[in-house]
Amino acid sequence: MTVGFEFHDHERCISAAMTRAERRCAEENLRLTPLRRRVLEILLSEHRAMGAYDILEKLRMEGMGRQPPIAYRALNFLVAHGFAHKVERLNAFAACTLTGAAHEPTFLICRACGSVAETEVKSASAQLGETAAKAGFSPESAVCEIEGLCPRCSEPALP
Amino acid sequence: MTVGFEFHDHERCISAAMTRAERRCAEENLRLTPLRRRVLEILLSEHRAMGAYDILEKLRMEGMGRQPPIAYRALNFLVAHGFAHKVERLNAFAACTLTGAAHEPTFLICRACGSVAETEVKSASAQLGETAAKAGFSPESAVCEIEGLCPRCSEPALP
DNA sequence: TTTCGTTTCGTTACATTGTAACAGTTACTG
DNA sequence: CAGTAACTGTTACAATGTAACGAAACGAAA
Repeated sequence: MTVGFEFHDHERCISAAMTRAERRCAEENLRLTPLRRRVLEILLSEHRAMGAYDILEKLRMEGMGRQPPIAYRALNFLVAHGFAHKVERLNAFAACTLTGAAHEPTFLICRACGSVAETEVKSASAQLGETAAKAGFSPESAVCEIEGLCPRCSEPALP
Repeated sequence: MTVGFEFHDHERCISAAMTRAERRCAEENLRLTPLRRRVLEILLSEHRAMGAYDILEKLRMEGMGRQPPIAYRALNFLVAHGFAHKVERLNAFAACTLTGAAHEPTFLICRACGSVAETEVKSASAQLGETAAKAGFSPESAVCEIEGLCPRCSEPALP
């Protein structure tokens, strides 16, 4: 299991993220219902980008919903409040692994193994914002996704 | 009609882009078939991001193809060779408006009027590449899309 | 120029992703 | 505890994208 392509204590990472989510929901009066909470847990535990229908399949197995809107609505809530992100390139969703509130993440997507790492490149975001402003454009949200090979997959194949 | 949100001579911009495409296809032994040429012309003439099915509808009216793969194959060719780009956020395609060969464009997408401007922010791309490299990641392609309000739409509404 | 291999086109059929609309249920609020 | 807003559940469907296969067009070599 990797985040940022590094090993980590996954159980701890899940519970920390859930705690952060709970606290922020309490602070901002957001309702982290059982369904939404469960979808976030699923995303965190898989720790990769998952399609809405992958999520839905998990929910089905647990008897928590059978129809697409169930999954999409929970995902939309999580994305709207920054607990998860949509990876446009994959039409998939990933739990947010950075602690801050609103941010503009950059995703590193491995085309070989499908792993996804979330990073933040503030200097690049700043450059982009500046360029947009120069064109008279008022930016509201940005998507930045890089596809390539993760460290593990770009190693030469073992003989 | 806008590119980079500025007025321009559209006829000329189309023919210039077609000439560039023709020349590069000749140089690189690519086959700009009537179908592919027509799809590029359609993208250029509309000068906005168009869905594959929008393209297909145009082709149908001209008797050039009725089934989705017709449009998708032509679009894939154009994207693969840099004559067009896919705008992931919109699941749509836009003709390339920059002259260079391979590049990593940034799109400015107006959420109000749907217009799309292509820019290149080399410093930001460099930052992103550097960050990826630091993580041991080998980047191959990048998507960068900013959603917001274009100059026209961010003006206060007229009374 | 005929043949052979490759690329492109055309079609069928289907897979995947995403939503509108409405009814029922739950949770907060006065 | 009544009223309201938010959330859940369902039906039905819309939009986007692709696998697979045969036919046609093209390009190179004999």
